[in-house]
Amino acid sequence: MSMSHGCRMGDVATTVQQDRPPTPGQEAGEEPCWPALSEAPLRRADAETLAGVLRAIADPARLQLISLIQAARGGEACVCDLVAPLGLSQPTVSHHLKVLLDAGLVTRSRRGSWAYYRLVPERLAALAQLLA
Amino acid sequence: MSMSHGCRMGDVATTVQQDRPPTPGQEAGEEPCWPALSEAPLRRADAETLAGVLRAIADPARLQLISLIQAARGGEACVCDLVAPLGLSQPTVSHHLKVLLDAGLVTRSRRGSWAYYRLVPERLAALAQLLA
DNA sequence: AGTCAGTATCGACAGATGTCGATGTCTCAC
DNA sequence: GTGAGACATCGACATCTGTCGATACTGACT
Repeated sequence: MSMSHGCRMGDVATTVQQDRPPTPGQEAGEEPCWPALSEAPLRRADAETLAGVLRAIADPARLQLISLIQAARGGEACVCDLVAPLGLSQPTVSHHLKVLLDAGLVTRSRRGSWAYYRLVPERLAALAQLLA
Repeated sequence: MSMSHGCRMGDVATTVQQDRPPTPGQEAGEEPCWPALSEAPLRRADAETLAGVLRAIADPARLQLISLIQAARGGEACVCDLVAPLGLSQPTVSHHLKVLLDAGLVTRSRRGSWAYYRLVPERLAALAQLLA
Protein backbone atom coordinates (compact mmCIF):
# COMPACT_ATOMS: atom_id res chain seq x y z
CA MET A 1 0.00 0.00 0.00
CA SER A 2 0.89 3.66 -0.25
CA MET A 3 2.37 3.04 -3.67
CA SER A 4 -0.57 4.29 -5.68
CA HIS A 5 1.37 4.58 -8.91
CA GLY A 6 1.54 1.23 -10.58
CA CYS A 7 5.26 0.87 -11.02
CA ARG A 8 8.09 -0.30 -8.88
CA MET A 9 10.75 2.07 -7.81
CA GLY A 10 13.98 1.59 -6.01
CA ASP A 11 17.12 0.12 -7.54
CA VAL A 12 18.71 3.48 -8.14
CA ALA A 13 22.17 2.35 -7.20
CA THR A 14 21.77 -1.34 -7.82
CA THR A 15 20.62 -1.54 -11.40
CA VAL A 16 21.54 -3.04 -14.71
CA GLN A 17 25.28 -3.56 -14.30
CA GLN A 18 25.40 -6.14 -17.03
CA ASP A 19 29.04 -7.01 -16.78
CA ARG A 20 28.64 -10.52 -18.10
CA PRO A 21 29.51 -10.43 -21.78
CA PRO A 22 27.85 -13.83 -22.52
CA THR A 23 24.38 -12.43 -21.71
CA PRO A 24 23.76 -9.76 -24.31
CA GLY A 25 20.05 -10.42 -24.83
CA GLN A 26 19.16 -9.18 -21.38
CA GLU A 27 18.53 -5.55 -22.33
CA ALA A 28 16.84 -3.08 -20.04
CA GLY A 29 13.88 -5.31 -19.34
CA GLU A 30 12.66 -3.31 -16.36
CA GLU A 31 10.41 -0.44 -17.33
CA PRO A 32 11.98 2.67 -15.86
CA CYS A 33 9.13 4.34 -14.01
CA TRP A 34 8.81 6.69 -11.09
CA PRO A 35 5.90 8.39 -9.39
CA ALA A 36 4.94 11.46 -11.40
CA LEU A 37 5.90 14.73 -9.81
CA SER A 38 2.26 15.76 -10.03
CA GLU A 39 1.05 12.89 -7.88
CA ALA A 40 0.15 14.99 -4.90
CA PRO A 41 2.19 14.59 -1.74
CA LEU A 42 5.40 13.01 -2.88
CA ARG A 43 6.62 10.80 -0.07
CA ARG A 44 10.09 11.36 1.27
CA ALA A 45 11.39 7.97 0.23
CA ASP A 46 10.17 8.45 -3.34
CA ALA A 47 11.69 11.91 -3.40
CA GLU A 48 15.02 10.44 -2.37
CA THR A 49 14.88 7.91 -5.16
CA LEU A 50 14.03 10.51 -7.77
CA ALA A 51 16.67 12.88 -6.50
CA GLY A 52 19.19 10.10 -6.77
CA VAL A 53 18.61 9.70 -10.49
CA LEU A 54 18.36 13.42 -11.11
CA ARG A 55 21.60 14.05 -9.28
CA ALA A 56 23.26 11.69 -11.71
CA ILE A 57 22.54 14.00 -14.63
CA ALA A 58 22.87 17.24 -12.67
CA ASP A 59 26.55 17.55 -13.46
CA PRO A 60 28.18 19.28 -16.42
CA ALA A 61 30.68 16.51 -17.07
CA ARG A 62 27.99 13.84 -17.05
CA LEU A 63 25.72 15.88 -19.28
CA GLN A 64 28.56 16.16 -21.74
CA LEU A 65 29.14 12.43 -21.49
CA ILE A 66 25.50 11.73 -22.31
CA SER A 67 25.70 14.13 -25.23
CA LEU A 68 28.91 12.58 -26.50
CA ILE A 69 27.67 9.01 -26.20
CA GLN A 70 24.47 9.82 -28.04
CA ALA A 71 26.35 11.56 -30.83
CA ALA A 72 28.87 8.76 -31.16
CA ARG A 73 28.93 6.32 -34.04
CA GLY A 74 26.47 3.51 -33.37
CA GLY A 75 25.23 5.28 -30.27
CA GLU A 76 28.05 3.96 -28.18
CA ALA A 77 31.47 5.16 -27.12
CA CYS A 78 34.45 3.80 -25.26
CA VAL A 79 36.20 5.62 -22.46
CA CYS A 80 39.17 6.39 -24.66
CA ASP A 81 36.94 8.43 -26.95
CA LEU A 82 35.51 10.44 -24.09
CA VAL A 83 38.55 11.47 -22.09
CA ALA A 84 39.93 14.01 -24.56
CA PRO A 85 36.67 15.87 -25.34
CA LEU A 86 35.91 16.23 -21.66
CA GLY A 87 39.32 17.52 -20.71
CA LEU A 88 39.29 15.44 -17.53
CA SER A 89 41.55 12.66 -16.35
CA GLN A 90 40.72 9.07 -17.27
CA PRO A 91 39.92 8.07 -13.67
CA THR A 92 37.53 10.99 -13.36
CA VAL A 93 35.74 10.09 -16.59
CA SER A 94 35.52 6.51 -15.40
CA HIS A 95 34.04 7.73 -12.16
CA HIS A 96 31.35 9.78 -13.91
CA LEU A 97 30.46 6.87 -16.14
CA LYS A 98 30.03 4.70 -13.09
CA VAL A 99 27.62 7.23 -11.61
CA LEU A 100 25.56 7.13 -14.80
CA LEU A 101 25.78 3.36 -14.81
CA ASP A 102 24.59 3.04 -11.23
CA ALA A 103 21.68 5.35 -12.03
CA GLY A 104 20.71 3.06 -14.87
CA LEU A 105 21.14 5.80 -17.46
CA VAL A 106 23.82 3.96 -19.44
CA THR A 107 24.88 0.38 -19.97
CA ARG A 108 28.38 -0.99 -20.30
CA SER A 109 29.58 -3.77 -22.52
CA ARG A 110 33.17 -4.84 -22.73
CA ARG A 111 34.67 -5.86 -26.04
CA GLY A 112 38.30 -6.75 -25.90
CA SER A 113 39.99 -4.38 -23.56
CA TRP A 114 37.56 -1.60 -24.40
CA ALA A 115 34.44 -0.71 -22.46
CA TYR A 116 31.61 0.62 -24.60
CA TYR A 117 28.95 2.76 -23.01
CA ARG A 118 25.47 3.18 -24.43
CA LEU A 119 22.50 5.29 -23.35
CA VAL A 120 19.28 3.84 -21.95
CA PRO A 121 16.80 6.15 -23.72
CA GLU A 122 13.80 4.73 -21.85
CA ARG A 123 15.37 5.87 -18.64
CA LEU A 124 15.87 9.39 -19.95
CA ALA A 125 12.36 9.42 -21.37
CA ALA A 126 10.91 8.34 -18.04
CA LEU A 127 12.74 11.17 -16.39
CA ALA A 128 11.36 13.59 -18.95
CA GLN A 129 7.83 12.34 -18.56
CA LEU A 130 8.17 12.81 -14.86
CA LEU A 131 8.68 16.54 -15.18
CA ALA A 132 5.89 17.04 -17.69
CA MET B 1 27.85 32.46 -33.04
CA SER B 2 28.37 28.96 -31.72
CA MET B 3 24.85 29.05 -30.34
CA SER B 4 23.20 26.97 -33.03
CA HIS B 5 20.01 26.43 -31.08
CA GLY B 6 17.78 29.42 -31.48
CA CYS B 7 17.22 30.31 -27.86
CA ARG B 8 19.08 32.29 -25.30
CA MET B 9 20.51 30.63 -22.29
CA GLY B 10 22.18 31.95 -19.22
CA ASP B 11 20.38 33.56 -16.28
CA VAL B 12 20.30 30.46 -14.22
CA ALA B 13 20.94 32.24 -10.98
CA THR B 14 19.68 35.68 -11.99
CA THR B 15 16.18 35.08 -13.21
CA VAL B 16 12.64 36.12 -12.57
CA GLN B 17 12.81 37.35 -9.00
CA GLN B 18 9.64 39.39 -9.39
CA ASP B 19 9.57 40.91 -5.95
CA ARG B 20 7.63 43.98 -7.04
CA PRO B 21 3.99 43.35 -6.12
CA PRO B 22 2.60 46.18 -8.34
CA THR B 23 3.68 44.37 -11.53
CA PRO B 24 1.62 41.20 -11.64
CA GLY B 25 1.04 41.12 -15.39
CA GLN B 26 4.69 40.46 -16.09
CA GLU B 27 4.49 36.66 -15.99
CA ALA B 28 7.31 34.45 -17.21
CA GLY B 29 7.72 36.27 -20.47
CA GLU B 30 11.05 34.68 -21.28
CA GLU B 31 10.67 31.35 -23.02
CA PRO B 32 12.65 28.88 -20.92
CA CYS B 33 14.84 27.11 -23.43
CA TRP B 34 18.13 25.29 -23.36
CA PRO B 35 20.19 23.45 -25.94
CA ALA B 36 18.69 20.01 -26.39
CA LEU B 37 20.76 17.21 -24.94
CA SER B 38 20.77 15.62 -28.35
CA GLU B 39 22.48 18.56 -30.04
CA ALA B 40 25.76 16.86 -30.62
CA PRO B 41 28.79 18.06 -28.71
CA LEU B 42 27.35 19.94 -25.77
CA ARG B 43 29.75 22.73 -24.93
CA ARG B 44 31.09 22.94 -21.43
CA ALA B 45 29.48 26.30 -20.70
CA ASP B 46 26.07 25.04 -21.81
CA ALA B 47 26.53 21.91 -19.75
CA GLU B 48 27.24 24.03 -16.70
CA THR B 49 24.07 26.03 -17.26
CA LEU B 50 21.94 22.93 -17.64
CA ALA B 51 23.53 21.26 -14.66
CA GLY B 52 22.75 24.33 -12.62
CA VAL B 53 19.02 24.02 -13.24
CA LEU B 54 19.02 20.26 -12.88
CA ARG B 55 20.87 20.47 -9.59
CA ALA B 56 18.03 22.65 -8.32
CA ILE B 57 15.55 19.81 -8.64
CA ALA B 58 17.99 17.01 -7.82
CA ASP B 59 17.20 17.18 -4.14
CA PRO B 60 14.52 15.27 -2.22
CA ALA B 61 13.41 18.26 -0.19
CA ARG B 62 13.04 20.44 -3.28
CA LEU B 63 11.19 17.73 -5.19
CA GLN B 64 8.76 17.51 -2.30
CA LEU B 65 8.41 21.28 -2.35
CA ILE B 66 7.54 21.25 -6.04
CA SER B 67 5.04 18.49 -5.43
CA LEU B 68 3.48 20.30 -2.50
CA ILE B 69 3.23 23.64 -4.29
CA GLN B 70 1.60 22.03 -7.30
CA ALA B 71 -0.90 20.19 -5.15
CA ALA B 72 -1.73 23.26 -3.09
CA ARG B 73 -4.98 25.18 -3.40
CA GLY B 74 -4.72 27.63 -6.28
CA GLY B 75 -1.35 26.22 -7.26
CA GLU B 76 0.45 28.30 -4.70
CA ALA B 77 1.64 27.84 -1.15
CA CYS B 78 3.22 29.94 1.54
CA VAL B 79 6.24 28.89 3.55
CA CYS B 80 4.15 28.27 6.63
CA ASP B 81 2.24 25.55 4.77
CA LEU B 82 5.42 23.82 3.65
CA VAL B 83 7.51 23.61 6.80
CA ALA B 84 5.44 20.98 8.58
CA PRO B 85 5.01 18.52 5.67
CA LEU B 86 8.72 18.62 4.94
CA GLY B 87 9.82 18.06 8.51
CA LEU B 88 12.62 20.57 8.12
CA SER B 89 13.30 23.84 9.89
CA GLN B 90 11.85 27.07 8.51
CA PRO B 91 15.25 28.50 7.52
CA THR B 92 16.05 25.32 5.63
CA VAL B 93 12.75 25.40 3.76
CA SER B 94 13.36 29.05 2.94
CA HIS B 95 16.78 28.13 1.65
CA HIS B 96 15.42 25.42 -0.65
CA LEU B 97 12.76 27.77 -1.97
CA LYS B 98 15.45 30.30 -2.78
CA VAL B 99 17.35 27.70 -4.75
CA LEU B 100 14.22 26.95 -6.77
CA LEU B 101 13.60 30.67 -7.17
CA ASP B 102 17.12 31.36 -8.42
CA ALA B 103 16.73 28.52 -10.91
CA GLY B 104 13.57 30.14 -12.22
CA LEU B 105 11.46 27.12 -11.33
CA VAL B 106 9.16 29.00 -8.96
CA THR B 107 8.05 32.58 -8.49
CA ARG B 108 7.44 34.42 -5.26
CA SER B 109 4.76 36.99 -4.50
CA ARG B 110 4.34 38.57 -1.11
CA ARG B 111 0.86 39.27 0.22
CA GLY B 112 0.81 40.73 3.67
CA SER B 113 3.49 39.03 5.67
CA TRP B 114 3.13 35.82 3.72
CA ALA B 115 5.27 34.76 0.78
CA TYR B 116 3.41 32.69 -1.78
CA TYR B 117 5.37 30.43 -4.08
CA ARG B 118 4.07 29.24 -7.42
CA LEU B 119 5.54 26.87 -10.01
CA VAL B 120 6.75 27.99 -13.45
CA PRO B 121 5.42 25.06 -15.49
CA GLU B 122 7.07 26.26 -18.71
CA ARG B 123 10.41 25.92 -17.01
CA LEU B 124 9.68 22.36 -15.91
CA ALA B 125 8.35 21.55 -19.36
CA ALA B 126 11.48 22.89 -21.00
CA LEU B 127 13.54 20.71 -18.74
CA ALA B 128 11.42 17.71 -19.67
CA GLN B 129 11.69 18.41 -23.39
CA LEU B 130 15.42 18.63 -23.00
CA LEU B 131 15.69 15.03 -21.90
CA ALA B 132 13.36 13.68 -24.53
C1' DA C 1 5.16 53.50 20.01
C1' DG C 2 5.44 48.36 20.85
C1' DT C 3 4.55 43.56 19.94
C1' DC C 4 4.00 39.64 17.32
C1' DA C 5 3.91 36.44 13.37
C1' DG C 6 5.85 35.12 8.95
C1' DT C 7 10.26 35.07 6.23
C1' DA C 8 14.84 35.88 5.01
C1' DT C 9 19.69 36.00 6.03
C1' DC C 10 23.94 34.75 8.58
C1' DG C 11 27.49 31.77 10.55
C1' DA C 12 28.87 27.32 11.56
C1' DC C 13 29.19 22.60 11.06
C1' DA C 14 29.10 17.70 9.16
C1' DG C 15 28.73 15.13 5.25
C1' DA C 16 28.68 14.56 0.24
C1' DT C 17 31.02 15.33 -4.19
C1' DG C 18 34.51 16.21 -8.03
C1' DT C 19 39.06 15.80 -8.99
C1' DC C 20 43.59 13.86 -9.31
C1' DG C 21 47.83 10.63 -9.15
C1' DA C 22 49.07 6.07 -8.03
C1' DT C 23 48.00 1.52 -8.40
C1' DG C 24 45.44 -2.74 -9.57
C1' DT C 25 43.12 -5.70 -13.11
C1' DC C 26 42.21 -7.53 -17.42
C1' DT C 27 43.00 -8.44 -22.35
C1' DC C 28 45.53 -8.74 -26.41
C1' DA C 29 49.87 -9.18 -29.25
C1' DC C 30 54.43 -10.74 -29.60
C1' DG D 1 55.45 -15.38 -20.20
C1' DT D 2 56.35 -10.47 -21.03
C1' DG D 3 54.96 -6.23 -22.17
C1' DA D 4 51.72 -2.73 -23.39
C1' DG D 5 47.30 -0.63 -23.59
C1' DA D 6 42.48 0.23 -21.70
C1' DC D 7 39.95 0.64 -17.88
C1' DA D 8 38.62 0.42 -12.81
C1' DT D 9 39.60 1.22 -8.07
C1' DC D 10 41.86 3.46 -4.14
C1' DG D 11 43.27 7.26 -1.14
C1' DA D 12 43.62 11.98 -0.50
C1' DC D 13 42.35 16.49 -0.97
C1' DA D 14 39.60 20.88 -1.73
C1' DT D 15 35.19 22.40 -2.47
C1' DC D 16 30.28 22.33 -2.46
C1' DT D 17 25.87 21.44 -0.06
C1' DG D 18 22.20 20.60 3.38
C1' DT D 19 21.13 21.53 7.82
C1' DC D 20 20.45 24.06 11.99
C1' DG D 21 20.11 27.90 15.66
C1' DA D 22 20.44 32.67 16.15
C1' DT D 23 19.27 36.89 14.36
C1' DA D 24 17.55 40.51 11.31
C1' DC D 25 13.84 42.08 8.52
C1' DT D 26 8.94 43.18 7.27
C1' DG D 27 4.18 44.01 7.62
C1' DA D 28 -0.07 43.86 10.54
C1' DC D 29 -2.45 44.85 14.59
C1' DT D 30 -2.95 47.07 19.11
